[in-house]
Amino acid sequence: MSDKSTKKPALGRAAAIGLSKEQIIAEAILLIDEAGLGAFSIRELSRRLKVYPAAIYWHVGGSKADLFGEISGGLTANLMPPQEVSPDWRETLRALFRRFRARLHEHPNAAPLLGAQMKSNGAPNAPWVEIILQALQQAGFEGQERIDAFNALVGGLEGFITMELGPAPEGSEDWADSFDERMNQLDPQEYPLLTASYPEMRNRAFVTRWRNGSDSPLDGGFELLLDTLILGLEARRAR
Amino acid sequence: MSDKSTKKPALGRAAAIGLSKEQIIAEAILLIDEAGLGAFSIRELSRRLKVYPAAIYWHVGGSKADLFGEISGGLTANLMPPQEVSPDWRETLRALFRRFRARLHEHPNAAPLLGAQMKSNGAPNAPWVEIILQALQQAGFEGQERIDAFNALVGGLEGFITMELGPAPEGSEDWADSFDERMNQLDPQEYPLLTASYPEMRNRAFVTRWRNGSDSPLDGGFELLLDTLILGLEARRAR
DNA sequence: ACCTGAACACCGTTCAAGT
DNA sequence: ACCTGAACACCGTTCAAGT
Repeated sequence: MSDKSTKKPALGRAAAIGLSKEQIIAEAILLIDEAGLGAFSIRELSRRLKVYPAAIYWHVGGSKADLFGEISGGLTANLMPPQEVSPDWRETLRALFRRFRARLHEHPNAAPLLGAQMKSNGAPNAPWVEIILQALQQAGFEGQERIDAFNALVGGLEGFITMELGPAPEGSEDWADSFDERMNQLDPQEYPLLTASYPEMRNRAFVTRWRNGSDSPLDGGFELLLDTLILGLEARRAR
Repeated sequence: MSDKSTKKPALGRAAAIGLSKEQIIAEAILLIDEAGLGAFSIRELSRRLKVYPAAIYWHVGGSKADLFGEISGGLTANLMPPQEVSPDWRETLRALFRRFRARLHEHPNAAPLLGAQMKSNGAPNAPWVEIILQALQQAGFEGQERIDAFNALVGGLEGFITMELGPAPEGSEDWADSFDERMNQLDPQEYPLLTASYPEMRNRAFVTRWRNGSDSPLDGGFELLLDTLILGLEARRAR
C-alpha cells in the first residue's frame, strides 16, 4: 500500500485535513505572540486551525503541558553552532547569553515557558550546557565549583530575562496614575534615593515598573550583569 | 448606631459569617502552599471558606489578579528593619538577598507571583529598594550606572530564585527514567563535560533537573552568584 | 490513522436578590 | 454592608464513533 508520501494528502481518506504537529506548534507560537500566554487555550488554537479541540490531542502528546514543552524546546535550539565558539571564554559567554536574550525577545510572551515554568520536552539543550561548562573550564573552574558557577550564570542571566519578560498586569496602562501617586506620597526623608531616582527608574527598573520588558527592555541592566558576572568570576579565580 | 467593634460580629445581621480580607488572603496562601499555584482557584478557596465564590469578590478587589497582588505584597514586606542595615554595603546586600530567598522558600509555590508575573498590589516595596540603592551608593555607583546595577542585582538574584522555585512538570517523578535515558544516549565525544558531570548535576543544576528548588535547593549556586556579583561590582569600581 | 461530535467536570466573573 | 443563588461564557480532557 503506497500510503506514504503520495502527493495529494490522503484524499478520500478521513484525514484529508492534513493537520501536523509542526503546524500546530507554529500556530500555537503565533497565537501566544499575538494574544499572550494568559489568553492562550487549546480551544482557541483549535478554532484557528478549524478543527475540533480533540484533534490537537491526537498529534501532541496528551496535555497542554506537553505542547508547551515542545514550544519551549524549539525556542532555544541551535543558538550557537560549535564553529562560532570563541577561544576566549569571556567572549563565548557574552555571545551565547546575548543570543539567548535576543531569541526570547523575539517571542516575549512565550518566555515564561522557559524560565518561570519548567516546561520542557524532556530533551535538555545539551549543546548549550556543554558550551557553558566548557567556558567555565577554560576560566579555571573544576568539580563542584564549576557546577555552582554554571547555576550562578544560568540562574542569574536566564533569571534576569525571565523577570524582564514577565507578563505585565492586566490593565496595562491604568497603573500609571495610581503608581505615580503612591510614589509621590513617599517621604523624601525616609526614601531619599528612591524618590530622587524615580524619574529615571519609572518603567526602567524592576519593582518600579508596570510595563514588561518587551515594551521597555532593560538593556543596561543586562549588560552590566553580564559584565559584572564575568569580572567576578575572574576575580574569584585570581584569589 | 454603634455598629462598630461590638464584640459579637454583627449577629442577627446578614453578614454574620464575618469574612474578612485578611482571612481570605491567609487561607489563599495556605491553599497555594498545599496544592500549588496551578491548583489554586477562587472556587476552591470559596469551598474552604464555606462561602459562595462571589463572596470573595466583595472583599478583594474585582479579580483573581488583585488577590494575587495582595499575597505578593505581603510576602516581601518587612524584610529588613533600618537598624539592621550594616555599614558595609557588601554585608547589607548579602543579608538582604539571603533573607529574601529564605522568605520565598517558606512559600515556594507562591514565588512565581513575584518574579515570574508582575503581580503587585500597586505598592512597590520602597524600603527594600532604598536599601539596595543605598548600598550601591556606598559602593560608589552614581546616576544611570547605579540604576543599571540595581537592575543587575535584582534581576540576577531574584531571577535566580524565581527559576529555582519554578513549578516542576506535572508527573513529577515519571520524568526520572526518560530524562536519564536521554542523557545516557548523549555522545561523550560530543558532550564530554555534560556527560561526565551528569551524576553531580542531576536535579542539582538548571536544565538538568525535573524537581524544583523547594525539593532540591540550589544553595551553592546562589551563594556563588551573590559572591561573584559583589566581587564583580568591586572590580568594576576599581577600574 | 486521523478526526468528529458530544459529553464531563471544572473554571472566573457578574448580577439581581435577600437580610 | 455583606452574602446567597443562579446564571453566562468559557476552559482542559476523554471517549465513542465515524471514515
